[in-house]
Order: sequence, then C-alpha cells, then structure tokens
Amino acid sequence: MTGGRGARIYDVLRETRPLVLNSARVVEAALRDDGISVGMRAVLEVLATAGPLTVPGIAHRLDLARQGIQRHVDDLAARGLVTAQTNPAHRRSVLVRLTEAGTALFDRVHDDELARLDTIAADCGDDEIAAALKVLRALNRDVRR
Amino acid sequence: MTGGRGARIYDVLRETRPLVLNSARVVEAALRDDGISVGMRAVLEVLATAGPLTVPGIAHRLDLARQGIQRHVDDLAARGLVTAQTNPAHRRSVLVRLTEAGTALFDRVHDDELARLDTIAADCGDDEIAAALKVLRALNRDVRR
DNA sequence: CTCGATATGACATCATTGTTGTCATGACGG
DNA sequence: CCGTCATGACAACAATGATGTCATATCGAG
Repeated sequence: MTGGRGARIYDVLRETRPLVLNSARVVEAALRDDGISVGMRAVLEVLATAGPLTVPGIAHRLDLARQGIQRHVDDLAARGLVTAQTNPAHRRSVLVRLTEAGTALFDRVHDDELARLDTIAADCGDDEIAAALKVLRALNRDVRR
Repeated sequence: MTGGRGARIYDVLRETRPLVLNSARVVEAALRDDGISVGMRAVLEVLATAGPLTVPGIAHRLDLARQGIQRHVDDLAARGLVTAQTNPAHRRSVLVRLTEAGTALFDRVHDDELARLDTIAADCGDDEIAAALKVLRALNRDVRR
C-alpha cells in the first residue's frame, strides 16, 4: 500500500488548490469585459441559485465573513446588478436580489462556463464525477470540525 | 436528468473553493505557532516531495509566478528552513533544498495533518476517493487549456 | 413590557498572496 | 560572438479574507 487513508485524502486535497486557482484565472478572464470580479460573481451565483438572501445569509452560504460580502454586494448594487428588497422576516436586514440585468449577466456567464465544461475531463465517466462530488461534499462537511 | 455533463462538472468545481478555504484555515491555525504561512508551507511540501528545485522549478510545480515563490523562499531561508545548494545544471540558478530543521518541521506538520485526515469523510469508500482523485487530476489537466 | 444579548449595517484597517512590471546579469544556442 | 532567454532582485498593485469598532435594530428571556 502506498499510504493510509489519510494520505489518499491528502492527495485529493492537494489537487484542489491549483484547480481553484486555475479555474479562477479562466473565470476572471471571462469576466474582465463585464467589469466584475470572481468574488462578485460568487455572490451573483448564490443569489441566482438560492433566491433573495440577506448579506449574512449569503456569507453563510459561502463560508465567508459578512463584511467581505457586504463589499461585493455594494459593488454589485453600484453596477445595478442587484437591488434591495424588503424582508418580511426582518425589517432592518433587507433581502438582496438580482436585477434583470444581474440575472441576464449571470445567465450568460454561466452558460458560457457550462459550455466549456462540457468538453472537459473526457476520460472520466459519470459515475466517477458523481463519486468526486460525493467525496468533496463529505470533505467540506467534515473539514471544518 | 438534472443537467448535462458540464453542469455536473460545475457542481464539482463549486465544492472546491470552500474546501480550499476551509482547509487553509485549519492548516493555517496549525502553522501559526511555527510562524509560517500556508504559502511557505506549500513550498516546503514541494521541496519535501520533489527534492531540491530552483525557484522557477517550484513555481512551475505550483502553477504560480516565480516572483511570489521567491518571496516564500526568502522568508523560509531567513528562518533557516531552506538553504541554497549549487546547481550542477545551472551555475547561476541555485537549487533550494530543505535544511534539517525544515525537514523536521514539515514532517511534523504533515504527520499531524495526515492523522486528522484519517478520520474524515468516513462515509466514502476507497474507490470513491480514488475516483475523486482521478477526476480532479483530469480537471487540473484540462482546465488551463 | 423591559432589559440584556445578539444581529446587522456601515466603516475602517490589515495581512496574505497572486499579479505585473522592470532591470541587470548570466546562460545558452545559433 | 551575439542575440535571446532565464533568472534573481526589487518594487508596486489588486483582490480578498480577517478583524475590529460602533450605533442601532431585533429578539428572546424574565
């Protein structure tokens, strides 16, 4: 055996950092023309996926501090990509939601990304991709213990 | 079907960012007492794994610019964890190698990390972890096209 | 209902780190 | 030998995650 279970999980984790860096480079290049950053794009994605959320709610979904998300939301609002909406559950903490322009921008960006990903990792089967997703979710769940 | 192949690969990629962030937080907390950063630790790992390398060589392995690596190497040298070694293949570009202190530090840190990882993602089988590794490597190989 | 604890927005600061640029010099191939 | 490239050294910048503070709104306990 080449190593214990921990060593094999370590190998998995070691692949993640360059993957995040490289995909961020690709995504950033695609976003440059639109004048938004990867951080701002991450906020757009959460809003597109989970619907209107408060700033702390977005931060929780992304495992980030609310202060940093506040910056991104402010920047996005200044560009007219998100807007505030009254929150029925909390009068002070408004819900942030995508504007039409924000929805259109994210949809376009996202479609482009999906098209690119269709042709990638051609040597991996659907079962292997599903296993990778399961393992990564398990790691995300446990690593913050 | 819930989405095409690209959508499933996208789901995999989406897990990687928080995973990198959270594991970096854990690693950083463990390194704080030793006074080194995650970037410096990454350099130590490359040197421990691949043996003495030049600064551009380390940068290539980590997919980073040589300038940033130079900083980490300088910091590590100032702490006595790495040292220069004459390069038989290139008189000017010296090889960086771990000192005894550097080797001891990385071994200790790495052993601690492996011990933690042994108990993680208990619901994932060895075959699933192997599949995850294969998929991540394929993504790393193709994403920078 | 009152009060204390907590959440939130706003604002500010800092550290890490990836990126980019420059320059002099050595290394290497044509 | 000369032009091109690689390398080290140095510098500056941008994005972003982390941290702290403060006033105020919100909420739950008593």
